[in-house]
Amino acid sequence: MWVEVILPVPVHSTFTYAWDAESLPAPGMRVHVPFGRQRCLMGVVRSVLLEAPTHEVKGILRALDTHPRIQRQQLSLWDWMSDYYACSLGEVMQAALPHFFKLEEDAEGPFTISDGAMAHWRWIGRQSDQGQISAAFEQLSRATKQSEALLQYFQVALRLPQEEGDFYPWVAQNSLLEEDGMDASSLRALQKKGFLEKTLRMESEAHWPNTEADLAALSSAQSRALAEIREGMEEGKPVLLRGMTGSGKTELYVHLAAQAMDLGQHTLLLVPEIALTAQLYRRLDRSLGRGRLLVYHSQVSDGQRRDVWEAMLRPDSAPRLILAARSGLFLPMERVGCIIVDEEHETSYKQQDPAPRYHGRDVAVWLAHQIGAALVLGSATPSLESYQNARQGKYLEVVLNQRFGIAQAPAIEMLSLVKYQALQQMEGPFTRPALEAIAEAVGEKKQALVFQNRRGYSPFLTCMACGWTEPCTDCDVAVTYHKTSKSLHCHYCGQSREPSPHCPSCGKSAWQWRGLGTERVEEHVEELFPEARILRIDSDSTRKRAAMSQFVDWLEHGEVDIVVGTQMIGKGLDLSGLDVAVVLNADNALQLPDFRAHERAFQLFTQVAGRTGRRDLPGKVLIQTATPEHPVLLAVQQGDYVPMAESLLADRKTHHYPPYVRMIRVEVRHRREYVAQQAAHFLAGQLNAALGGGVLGPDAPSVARIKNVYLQHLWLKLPADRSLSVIKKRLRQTADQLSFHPDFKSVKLVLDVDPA
DNA sequence: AGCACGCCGACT
DNA sequence: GTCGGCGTGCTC
Repeated sequence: MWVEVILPVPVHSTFTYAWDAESLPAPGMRVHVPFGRQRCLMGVVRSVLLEAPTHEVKGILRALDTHPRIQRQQLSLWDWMSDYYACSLGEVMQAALPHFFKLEEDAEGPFTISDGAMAHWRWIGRQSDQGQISAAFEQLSRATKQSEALLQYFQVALRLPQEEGDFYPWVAQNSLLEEDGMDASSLRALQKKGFLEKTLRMESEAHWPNTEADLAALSSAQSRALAEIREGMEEGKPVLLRGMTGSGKTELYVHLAAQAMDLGQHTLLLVPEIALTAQLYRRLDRSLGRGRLLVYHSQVSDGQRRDVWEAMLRPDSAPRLILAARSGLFLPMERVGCIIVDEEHETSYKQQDPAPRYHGRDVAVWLAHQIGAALVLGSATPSLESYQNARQGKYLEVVLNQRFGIAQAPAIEMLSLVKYQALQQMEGPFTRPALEAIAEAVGEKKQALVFQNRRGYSPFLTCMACGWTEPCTDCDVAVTYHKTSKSLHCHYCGQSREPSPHCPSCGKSAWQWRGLGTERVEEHVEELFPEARILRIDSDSTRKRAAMSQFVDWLEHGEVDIVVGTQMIGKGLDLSGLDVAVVLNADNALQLPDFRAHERAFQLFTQVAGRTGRRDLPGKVLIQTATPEHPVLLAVQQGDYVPMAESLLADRKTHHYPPYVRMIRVEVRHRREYVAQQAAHFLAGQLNAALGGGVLGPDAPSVARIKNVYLQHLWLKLPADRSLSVIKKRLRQTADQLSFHPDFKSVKLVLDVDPA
């Protein structure tokens, strides 16, 4: 017999091998195969061929499994993705398989090797002997990690049902390690010191508290929304849940998950960024009870990822809610009854650089349909794509627009930068009214937010003498100065270097920082409010694993007066309860060279506004801008989604943009600018001929050189209502033919379907 | 993606 | 005379 094998190479084909193992081959089994002259690769069997291939083939080196490790359902997802996103199956496989698959040896059963046995821990003493416990904590006073782990144990143990005898209950190791920064070494240390004992136990449903009992009561608006969602589910229609910040979408997710659990089904909850999981994890955990919640994303350890994989696969394990990044879509889905995509409008759902360049939300839509699961897309400001689907009746729109426990919509005011500059009423980046609002809030022990969507200290280092702005050596962008690290940093290639003392253009030493990043805003705020406790939240300050979790703690305990942040505060935190929010410069977002700029700006500012307001008083939002009359800003001020969406959709229709057309971007990459341009022109002609027109460009993107590679873009606009598979095939063929042209052999092409 | 093969400049 | 630069091409 022969097998078609998927290999982790970006080549657009699979590879055939002779199956000369004793066991029978089946799709989804892993194999080691010889590849090239001396390479040995791990691959996955896609299909079994009964007829001899027409060309010479090699034999597999060995079969790693006796049963399929990848389910058919997963393989068909891979197929669809490689087809839809015009990438290789190998590229999809690499995105799909966690590291442990590549290392783990033979798995005998349909499950992984441990076959359900999991490490469990318990306190060694009896419940009646409380003194021992305080003695233990005293002894561990200098071992922070260990006392945290022990504390965690007791927190979990006390929520579990009593065990036989006078012992504390056994607690599954994952429940102890799910908190940030914990690992099994602390547990082993506690075992050595004689505080904890360990056993291997089968997981059993009896350990999990009844979920239904812990559910919070819903408001009447929430109950109505939940009932509507269930109607949509029964009809088999995806649901678009439009609910503003604070309207209680999370509670609905919990109810949906609990409902699925009653049927023995898992729920997959996708979130756009892993930074978001820390806070959401706690909230969900509080409602669902420990052990019901699993997390899956790139920062979760390999061992825990395997536990998630296994828990989802085993037919007898407790049903769970899996909180995941987009890579969670590659988990085995047989038992998933419901997929929820939170903040579905977030563009970070779209994978950018390595292929597969897939959109988590769109894959979720396809997948849910494929496995017959219910689908819920949640957002305060849905993407125009989803809104359009709802409008056309493809989705059921459920609106939840009553804020839960919050007085009223925030008061949103525009502050004209032109006006306050003319009046000379600016303090650094702040207009006088904005400053006064923050001062008032701080004076009254309230919390304020300053929003600036740019990290670093200053985006431009410019010479006052000659006007030179320091660029990156390898990319066509200015480098950003970061004061914390005293270095120039390129946000495209990641390179860092020391600033040179003299201008390379004129030799003078007259550097000036132009433009504002969060670090510099923070500095201004420190000067203006020396007494205030200031917290900066951006991807630099949250880089460390547990940082975000710590920030959430401070915020929740009211230990912060002023937050300075980038868009991360929108995605990463449910910062409800701020009193004042100031957007320093709305024009940055409005002027981005992107057809989605207005949509994104609306979403961004609405999200910022949504951070404000408390039970007893509405929030105050101040937006500084050079264009206070801008329709997008007025729409934010009105706080009404539908008119904005309708108007943006009308624009998209006139200018032929998604969702009225489908777009595919072809990126041409070459080390020499001229070659990239020539190849792009040549390809444009070829594609126009092959597809009968509809090719736009080439044009250079706003950053036309990254890591010393020049970029050119071609854009295909295609009808939205037809299947694109034929067009994609032709596109692929034409693209592949470029490598036959003698001048363009070393040109690289990157296809991006539905570019974000 | 790797990894070999191949054809031209600066070293013992 | 060789080491090694990376352009080009192939992998069942």
